[in-house]
Amino acid sequence: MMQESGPETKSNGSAIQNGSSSSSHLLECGSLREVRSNGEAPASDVGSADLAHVQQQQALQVARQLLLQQQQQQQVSGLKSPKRNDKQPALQVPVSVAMMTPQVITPQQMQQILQQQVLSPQQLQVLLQQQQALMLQQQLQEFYKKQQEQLQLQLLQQQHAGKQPKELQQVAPQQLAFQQQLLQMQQLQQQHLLSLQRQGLLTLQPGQPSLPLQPLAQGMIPTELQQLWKEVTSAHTAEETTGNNHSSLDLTTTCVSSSAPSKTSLIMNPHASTNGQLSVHTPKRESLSHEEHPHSHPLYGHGVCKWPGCEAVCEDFQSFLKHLNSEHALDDRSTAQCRVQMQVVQQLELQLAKDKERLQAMMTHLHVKSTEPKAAPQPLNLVSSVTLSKSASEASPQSLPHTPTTPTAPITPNTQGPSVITTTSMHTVGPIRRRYSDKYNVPISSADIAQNQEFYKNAEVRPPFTYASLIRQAILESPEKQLTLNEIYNWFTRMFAYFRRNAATWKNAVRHNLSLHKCFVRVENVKGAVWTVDEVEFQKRRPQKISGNPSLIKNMQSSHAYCTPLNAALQASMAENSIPLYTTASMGNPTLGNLASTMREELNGAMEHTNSNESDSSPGRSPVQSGHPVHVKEEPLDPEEAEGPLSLVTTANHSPDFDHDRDYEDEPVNEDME
DNA sequence: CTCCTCATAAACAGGG
DNA sequence: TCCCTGTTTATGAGGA
Repeated sequence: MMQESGPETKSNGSAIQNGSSSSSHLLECGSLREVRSNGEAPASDVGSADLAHVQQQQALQVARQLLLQQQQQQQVSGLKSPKRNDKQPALQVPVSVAMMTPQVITPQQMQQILQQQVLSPQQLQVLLQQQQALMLQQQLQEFYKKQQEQLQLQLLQQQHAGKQPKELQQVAPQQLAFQQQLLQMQQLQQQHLLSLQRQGLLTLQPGQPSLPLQPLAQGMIPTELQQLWKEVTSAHTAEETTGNNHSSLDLTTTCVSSSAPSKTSLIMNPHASTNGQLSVHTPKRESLSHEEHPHSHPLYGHGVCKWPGCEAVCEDFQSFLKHLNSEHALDDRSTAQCRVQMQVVQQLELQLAKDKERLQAMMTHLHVKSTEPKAAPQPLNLVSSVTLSKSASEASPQSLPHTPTTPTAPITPNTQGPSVITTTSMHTVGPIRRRYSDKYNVPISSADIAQNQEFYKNAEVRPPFTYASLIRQAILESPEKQLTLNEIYNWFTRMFAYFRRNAATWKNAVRHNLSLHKCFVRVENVKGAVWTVDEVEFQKRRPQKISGNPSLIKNMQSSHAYCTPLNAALQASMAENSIPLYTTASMGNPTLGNLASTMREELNGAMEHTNSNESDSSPGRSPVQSGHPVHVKEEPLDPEEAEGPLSLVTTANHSPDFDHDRDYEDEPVNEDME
C-alpha cells in the first residue's frame, strides 16, 4: 500500500528504477536464505561458524556470570563490608593459617568461622574450596585404601581357592566385578590426571609411569589437589588479580581494610546499563548479592546447589555443605562433571585471555588512559601511530580479507601489544546519543578501522553512528544496494554486537528511520519490498553537521578521499562519546564481516554531506540508485586491497546475513543475565 | 532560547 | 490471532 506513496513522498522517483534488477537479486537472496534456514550452510565454513557461535553464546553466558561473580567478590572484599570486618580479628590468624596450610576443618570450626563472619565471602569461598579439595582427597585416599585392602584380601582368597575349586568359582565373579571396579577407578584417576596435565596444573615427570593408583595415592599431594580446585573454581580470579593479590589468601588485609572502593580498573558489567555497556560501578549499587549471601560458595547460591545439573534446594549453607558432601562426593558422575567443568573453565580462560588481549590492543590503540568525558576538542588523540601488527590468524574469521563476507576490508585482527593500559575509571556510556558532530580530522590507519570493526563486532558497545548511517551502510554494502528490512536487521546484528540485544528497540528504530528519512526509498518488488538509499537525500540530510574545519575537510577529501574522513569521523564519534571503552563481555565472533567497510561506509555517509555540496569525488560507490555519482571512490584502505572495488561493491556480503541473524534476533528484549 | 537531529517509545494499520 | 512491516506521532536529549 504505502509503496505507492512512499517513493512519492520521499521525493525521488529515481530509486524505483532499480526495480527490475533488484528483484532478481532479491530472489537470489531469498533462495539463499532458504537454503540456509534449512540448517545446512552452503558455504562450508558457515556451519562451523554457527556452531561456534552457539558455543560462544553459551560460553558467554557462563563467562558473564563468572565475571559478575568475580566482580562482586572483588568489590565485597575490596570495599570491605562494614558489617563484617570489625568482628573478631583474633580469628583471622588461625583461619588464614588454616587456609594456607590446608587441613580439614571440622564442621564446628567451620560453623564458627561462618558465624563469626570473619571472612569475606571470597575468603570463605577459598576456604571452602580447600576444604572441598581436602575432603575429596581424603575420600579418594580412603577409597583406594579400601580397594587395595580388598584386593589383597581377594588375592589371598584366590590363593586359597586355588586349592579349593569350588570356592574359586564363587570368588571369581566377585573378583571380576571388583577388578572392573578397580579398572574404572583407574580410568577415572587417569582422567583426572589428564585433566590436570592438560591444564598444566600437574606435571608428570616423563619417567613417571602412568600407573593408575600411584599418582593419587602418592604423587598427588594435598596442596596440588587444593590448587587444582582453586584453579578450576577461581581460575579467572587468579589470572586477573595480578594487581590485587589479596584476593585469595591474604585474609588479613581484606578483612580489615576498610578502604574506599577499590579502584580496580575495569569492571565489566554488561548489564549495568540498558545499553549493556561497560560501566564503572559505584560501589553501593553492587555487592548486594553478596551481602545477602554471606555464605558464599561458588556452588551455592540462592538456596540452591549450583553443582552442574543439580539445583538441589538447600535451606541454609550448612545443609548445602552436607548436601555437597553427600551428593557430590567422589564418584564417576561428579568426576565427569568436574571434568566438563574444567573444560568449560579452560575455554573461558582462553576466551578471556583473547579478549583481554583484544582489550589491551584496543586500549593501546586508543591511548585511553584517562577518562575525560571529552577527549578534547579534537577528534581523539588516538591517532594511532600504532602500526598494528597483523597478528596472525587470531582465529577470528575476520582476518580473512576475502571471505565472502569480508570482501573488502583488509582487516588486521589484533594488535598484540602487551602494553598495559589500565583505565582507572571508565565512565558509563549510557544510552548516549551519538552524533557525528564536527570533528573530522585526524586520519587513522586502515588498521584502526579494522580494529574498530572488530571491536564493534565483538563488544557490546554502541556504535557511534546514527541509525540512518548504519542503515545506509548496510544497504550500500549489499551487492545490489538494496536490502529488505530483515536483511538490514541481519546486517545490524552481524556487524555490531550491540545490536544483538534489545532487538525490539533498535528494530523499531530502524523501521522508524527507514520511514522517516527521505533518503531511504522503499522499492516494491515481486517478493516484497526492498530499501534503497537515495544518496542525494542522504547528503542533504545533514549538511550542517560538519561544522568542523571546512578547509581541513576539504583537504581530506581531496587527498585522502575516503579512509581519512571515515576514520576521522569514527574518531570524532568516539571522542564525542568519550570512547565507549570496555572489555568485551561478549565474544560473539559472529561471522566475518567487514565492519571496516561498515565504518567506512558509514562514515562515508557522515562525510558525504561534507562532500555533498562540493564535488563528489567519489564515483564508484553506489551507482545503483538515482545514479548519483556521488561517492568518492573509496580509497583502498590497504595497499593490498587497492585493486578490487571496495567494500561496498562486494557481492559476498549478504551471505552471512541470512544465517546468523536468527541467532541474535529472537532474543528477548532483555535477555540473559540479571 | 530556538531549531534541528536523533533516539526511543508507542499507536496503528495492512498483510501473511 | 500473532507477527512482521511500515507509518506516524510524541517526547526528550543534545548540539548549534
